Amino acid sequence: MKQGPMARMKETEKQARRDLIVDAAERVFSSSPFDRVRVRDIAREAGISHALIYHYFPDQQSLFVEAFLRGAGEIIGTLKEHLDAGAGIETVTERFIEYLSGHDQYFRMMTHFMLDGNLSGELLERLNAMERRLLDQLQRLFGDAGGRETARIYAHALFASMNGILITFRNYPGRDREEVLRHMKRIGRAIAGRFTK
Amino acid sequence: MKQGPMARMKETEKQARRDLIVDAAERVFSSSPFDRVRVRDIAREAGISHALIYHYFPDQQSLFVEAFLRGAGEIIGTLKEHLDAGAGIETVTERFIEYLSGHDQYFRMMTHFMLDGNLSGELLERLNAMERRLLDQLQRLFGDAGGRETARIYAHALFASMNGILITFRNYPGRDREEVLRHMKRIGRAIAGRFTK
Amino acid sequence: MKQGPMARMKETEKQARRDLIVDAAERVFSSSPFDRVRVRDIAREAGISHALIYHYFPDQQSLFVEAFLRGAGEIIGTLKEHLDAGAGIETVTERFIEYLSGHDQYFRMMTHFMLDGNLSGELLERLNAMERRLLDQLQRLFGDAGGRETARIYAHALFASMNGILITFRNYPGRDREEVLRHMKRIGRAIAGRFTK
Amino acid sequence: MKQGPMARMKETEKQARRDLIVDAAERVFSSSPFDRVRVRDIAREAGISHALIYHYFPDQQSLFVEAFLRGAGEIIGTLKEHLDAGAGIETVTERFIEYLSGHDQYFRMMTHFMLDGNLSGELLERLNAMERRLLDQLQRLFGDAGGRETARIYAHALFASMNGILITFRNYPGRDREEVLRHMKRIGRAIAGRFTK
DNA sequence: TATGAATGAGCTTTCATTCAT
DNA sequence: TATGAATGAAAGCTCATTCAT
Repeated sequence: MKQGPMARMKETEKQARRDLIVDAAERVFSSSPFDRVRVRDIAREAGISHALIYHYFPDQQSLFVEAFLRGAGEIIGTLKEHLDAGAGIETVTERFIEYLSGHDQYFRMMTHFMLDGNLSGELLERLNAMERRLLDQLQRLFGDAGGRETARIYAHALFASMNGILITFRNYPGRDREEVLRHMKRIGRAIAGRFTK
Repeated sequence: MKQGPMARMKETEKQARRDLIVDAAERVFSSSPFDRVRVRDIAREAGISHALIYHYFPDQQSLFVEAFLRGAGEIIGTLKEHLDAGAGIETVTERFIEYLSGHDQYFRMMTHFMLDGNLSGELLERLNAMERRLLDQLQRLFGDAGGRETARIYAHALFASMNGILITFRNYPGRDREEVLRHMKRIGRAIAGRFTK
Repeated sequence: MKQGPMARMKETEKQARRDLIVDAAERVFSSSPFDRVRVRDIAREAGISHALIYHYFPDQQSLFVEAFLRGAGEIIGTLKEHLDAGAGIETVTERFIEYLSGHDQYFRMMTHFMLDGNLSGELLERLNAMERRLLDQLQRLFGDAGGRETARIYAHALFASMNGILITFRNYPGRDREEVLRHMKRIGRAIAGRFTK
Repeated sequence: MKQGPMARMKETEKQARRDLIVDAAERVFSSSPFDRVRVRDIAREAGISHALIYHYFPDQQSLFVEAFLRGAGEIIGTLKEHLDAGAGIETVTERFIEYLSGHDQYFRMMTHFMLDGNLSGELLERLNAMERRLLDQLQRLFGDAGGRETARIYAHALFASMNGILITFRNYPGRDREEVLRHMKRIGRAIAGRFTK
């Protein structure tokens, strides 16, 4: 479906608008708990009418997924930087935990989507593509020593463990954020340590 | 507060009624996503008026927590049996994953409570007590070799990892339940293997 | 319908029970706002099951009316004492306002019944009988100077005025109970003064 | 905040819609007891969805207060006309009683708000402002003869008395509206007469 | 007489989404 | 493109009253 330059420009503009809305969404998500965010909040933050959201996104969920993917992209970027700089398993684990602990909204979104069985095929596919990209990065930690297959398994294991740490301890009772983070990193190191042996 | 046999019988009956409601709740939870379950659904499933629920439970959340605790108790029981029978890390990991994979409703409840920051103090305490009991069991896997402290850390690490596996792969795209379970167990073994070295 | 001594005793006992319930009701009414009082609260205060209330009273409203009548009786009694002691219009007005200001629950009930158009004929009649008794007392203030008729009119006028003062100023904004009472009495005196001229 | 004509027009339209809802509310209030009026009834009467009510009013209470203020404004307007025309205490009293007797819904609302201790600060202030305006008018009846202070006291006294007459006799048993009104006016005259002496 | 169980009717408010303009 | 208006579906909790025992 080839498109003339006009159409392309329009597309570009539309994309720019979408981006602005997603920007707003990210801002809202970072200041309100995930399940309290309403379409109207995002619209207000973006300075537009809430009805207009539906010109750019088919429904609430699509916008939310988009916002999450944006955040996930950042996570992967950060991860890549660390890996490019030669970080090892332990460092990566700590940074990952630190990052998501400090950007709780992304973690909330991620678990939300992981639990939600009602995602449309297309959104699910985008989410998975993102997950694969993240696993690709993690896999670099395990070289090709035991073969691709093995490295992939370990990447999965590490990813799962880090997610597990985050979900298991994020509401650790009676501790403040600082202590919780310390504990999570300690557990993270314990696991990472096992993977380096 | 001593009570005669009559009073005790009444208490027992009342508890039996509560149990029936919790039964119904479990059934509903296993067929609907956690945040779609309404008090009325459970009442209907239990064959009673929704108002009657409030005769036995102070509010929705208490009933939900109760339903979850029931399941958690079973999990811990199963875990204990395996440990009593001398099961090792790998076996425990696989059984844990198997059990929660087959009782998805409990897992969904657990993550829900882990994510939810709005639990009342009393309910939170009951949830935490249950978590401690579970960790106590897991801790048995790590003896006292490196000291209590170390064993506790490993128990935390294993628990977190297993939770992570479940949340990360339970919606693995394009695979059926059987395949997903196989994959989760494989990852589980990979982690367990690391802990036994 | 003549009744044997047994039946009479039963009747007496029943009446005693009713009284206990009404006692409880009065206590509850004096500590909770009228429209927050529930049948269960009264039952709990009386130490009985809420269902039992319905053995002694046909419905909530009847019990409420009964409780009010009890209070109204006290008001009339107090009024009578003052009048017997030779109190004048001004004194009576002040005492009336003081009393109902300090027993807000009765005033709330009274206005409630005055506004409620759905009272059953019987209850309405009992309420009215009580009102007539109260007016009889007030009427004593106006002697027979201008004739019975005139005295009755003045009694009505004074009663209405006092009620009006209470309802109009009881929530006077930004004043505490003490100040409000002072203001009400001041207005009361202004009116009473007019009636003595 | 200057606004163009378009914005002003929109505002006007919105106000018009609000007015239609308040109209409906008044109609409903005049046929149902105050505490039986539900948002849905008003919506149905206005021919709109009940959710739309919340587009125009923040909550039920605000709408109710608005409806009352409308009526109170009319009362004050009527009062002012009479006073401008030179009416004396007696006439004013009779007209006031007549008006509120014929617009019972306003009287019920007024007493409701006078009894209700749970009004939000802002609404309370609007109510009080209205009451002050009404008292300002009544005060004109008493000139400055005895000083401002004294005139205010008498205004309060008259207002309270009229309110008291309405609440005390509106449900006078066994009389029809016509007779009741006649009685209320008679009592009103008795009081007014006292104030003119 | 006395109780706990049980019910049904009730009611406000929220919000994603759609529509007319 | 952009908006405000409009809607419907939802959902938890309360409480007087009745009923079975």
